Amino acid sequence: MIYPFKEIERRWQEIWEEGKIFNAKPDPVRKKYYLLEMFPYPSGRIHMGHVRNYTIGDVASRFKMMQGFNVLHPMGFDAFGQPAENAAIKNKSHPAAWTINCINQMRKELKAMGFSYDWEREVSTCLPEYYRWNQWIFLKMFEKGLAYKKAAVVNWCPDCETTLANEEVIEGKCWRCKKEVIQKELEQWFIKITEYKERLLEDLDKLKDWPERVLTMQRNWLGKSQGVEIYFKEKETGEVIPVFTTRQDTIFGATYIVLAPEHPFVRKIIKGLPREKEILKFIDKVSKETSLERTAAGLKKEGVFTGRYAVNPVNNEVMPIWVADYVLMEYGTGAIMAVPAHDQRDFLFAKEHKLPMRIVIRPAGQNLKSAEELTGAYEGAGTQVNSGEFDGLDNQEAKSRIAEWMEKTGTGKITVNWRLRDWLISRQRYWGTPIPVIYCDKCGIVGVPYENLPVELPEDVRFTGKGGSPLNQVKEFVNAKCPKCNAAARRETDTMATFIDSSWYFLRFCSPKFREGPFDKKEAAYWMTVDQYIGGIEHAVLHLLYSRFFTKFLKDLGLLDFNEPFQRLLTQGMVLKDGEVMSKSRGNTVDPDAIISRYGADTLRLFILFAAPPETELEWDEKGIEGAFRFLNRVWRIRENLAEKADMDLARTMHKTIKKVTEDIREFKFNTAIAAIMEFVNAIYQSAADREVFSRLIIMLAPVAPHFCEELWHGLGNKESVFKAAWPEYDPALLVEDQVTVVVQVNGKVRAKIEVPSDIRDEKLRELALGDEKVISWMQGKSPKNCIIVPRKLVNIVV
RNA sequence: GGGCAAGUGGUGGAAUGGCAUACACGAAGGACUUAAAAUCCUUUGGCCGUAAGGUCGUGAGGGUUCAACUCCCUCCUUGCCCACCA
Repeated sequence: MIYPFKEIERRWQEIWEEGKIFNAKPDPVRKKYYLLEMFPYPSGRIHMGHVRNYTIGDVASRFKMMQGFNVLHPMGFDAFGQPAENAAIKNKSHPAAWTINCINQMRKELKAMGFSYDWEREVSTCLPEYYRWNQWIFLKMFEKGLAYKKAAVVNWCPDCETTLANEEVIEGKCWRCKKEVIQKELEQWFIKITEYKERLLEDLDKLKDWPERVLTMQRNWLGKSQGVEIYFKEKETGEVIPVFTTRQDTIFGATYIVLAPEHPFVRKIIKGLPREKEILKFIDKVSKETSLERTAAGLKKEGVFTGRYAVNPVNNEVMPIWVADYVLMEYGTGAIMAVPAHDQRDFLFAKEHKLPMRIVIRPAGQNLKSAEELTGAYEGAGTQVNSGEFDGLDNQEAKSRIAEWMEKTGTGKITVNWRLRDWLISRQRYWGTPIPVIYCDKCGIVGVPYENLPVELPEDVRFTGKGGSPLNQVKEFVNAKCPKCNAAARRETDTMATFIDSSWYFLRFCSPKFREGPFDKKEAAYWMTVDQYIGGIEHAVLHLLYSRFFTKFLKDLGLLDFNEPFQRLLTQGMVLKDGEVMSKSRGNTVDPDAIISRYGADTLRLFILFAAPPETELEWDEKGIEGAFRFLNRVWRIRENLAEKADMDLARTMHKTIKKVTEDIREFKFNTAIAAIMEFVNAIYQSAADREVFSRLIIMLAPVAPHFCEELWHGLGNKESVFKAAWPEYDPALLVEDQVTVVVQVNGKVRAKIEVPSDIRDEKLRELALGDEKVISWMQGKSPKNCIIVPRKLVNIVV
């Protein structure tokens, strides 16, 4: 017989919703627990990745609830973004209609999984009641000078006529139309996240319960590097060319200088030179290249000599100034000193263009003399040579000595360089939060007054995909009055990147309907911080970095009293099929809905948790689903054969299981928790469960298979939800065994097992082990040299 | 090129210094059945052996230890992230 999952799941979903048992209210007496999973982009249907993410969170949430915590477990939709607009262009519809449709569909599917969300707190970022607070926060940043406008080189898709975020550029091409992305200089809005770089780096040390992997990725992204800015002078004019390096110990090996093609200095120094035309042609060629072409392979480095020379401040050597594509304007000063003997890129370039090399660091134990011997740059540590007064020093020592020398002589300055750039947030797109500023000919850039928020998106808009942002065509939107002088003015038509929306949504969940600000300070003080955050590793840098930044900014505004939003972070692994990531483009997806209608949500949840630990990849297995279904039916049948009283052995197994399951769920080891429950069920089949044993089994399984267990729980005559039942405690006294099996090894190999009283003394245990027949025969008459005893576990006799 | 993670039966995985392969899938056999399905029970790492038992075995090689899947070193493979970052 198969248990009637369809009817059961539908019924309990309704009862839970009507009973509002998952709706959260602050309660100063109980300990709060805020559990959050990354909210989805409403693309239409939920996929297995969502199912996995949200199932993991749901089990943790229900478990905490049963342990007596006051749990906040909200859900919402990250609803702005390009796909809705693309769909609108394709279907000749409206992004809002498309998005609302998707949200309704996804909400229905999430409910069909039986997730324990407080749906009264649902937020959608595309609603004015939400995005007005994006605008509010933006204006606060604008006031503090953290939001600013500047000309910048950005990714631009010529077909879609819009800027693209870096993540929207796949292998140098537009993710939508596959057209090659070009670089274009445009006036854009930026947020000065760099102002917070030190705090963003330092506070990473506080995040003890984040995966090391994510912390490393954030550190790399911030990219703090200590070095020296060295002032080289142009030979003729004496004009200073600053160069950033982390390897000032190699400065005596510098044989030429390279400027990035975009470097403003280049045009200046070549003016009037015979090579001017050739160089300009080169610069033009490089600037036309896509970033993909420019960085492709990384081997072919092109460049030209400018005809000018620079002077090395440490030895007054004169060296040629080159322009080359391998130097980037965005990093450092856009200029480098090239040390071909000790930098692989410089090495390749020098070989190509027959530039000189000089060894200045000698590796220990090797006698590198001439640069001709080199087959590649030596980038390791060693002793200074050919380095004037610094000869003979260890290069680490020389690093600090040379830096000091430069500070003293004014030829350089100790500097810290960061990789982190300011955050480009403007998009020439309709479906996003309008940037709340107005351009006035007299007053300049003026923020929209707070009382006029939200600046709402106009609804009557045509979506053609051509001619830039559709907002430009809406006269009623563009034409505005200057808030300061009331003169006719122009409204900003760029919208915000959607990462803004998700940078603070976890705060909105604390008071989703609050009207006086982005969130109620009191509510946030109660619920925040997020105790457990769960989501994909793909957000390791962007979303998680932006959210950390927003939190710090809002703290500085006095709205929060903590620095970090997420206490613990779990990054769940991907769902694979046949060893490949499940994805639409591969066409190897499995539709959760189909599984639900065939086996029920509880079976799907059970399989997904049992098949692998949360952080690792999960291989989809149709047979595994059947196994999970079979197990639930096996539990279902127990209720028909309950005994008056279970025997002592089963009671003992139960307490052991309670201990194991409680510890495992606490540590998110759901697969082994389920394995322990399965063993317990096998033990029940070997004996017989009574009411009490069965009740506890149901409670332990309830977070994993909620509808199923709720039904069984009520079948036992309980009136309240199983999720109001207390999580079972185990009796430590019952876990103590009087007899234990001790393994006896001879020279580290298991040779015998002996049953002994658990409180046996070491000497007695040793005596018993040495007296064992098998042990005696394996010792072959030799006397024991050593005897290691691990109480209650093992004896190892060394002969 | 750099960083991180991983590598265990036919498969997903368990064990984080102390009995390698828990639990599940798959496979084989049995019970029930006129039969099948379902269910319940048993067996299931390789090799040698009728068996008792022996022996090998956690990507490869070395090391530490009474004892290593686990710790250290070198290498190989795979996956992910970053990347002309000076």
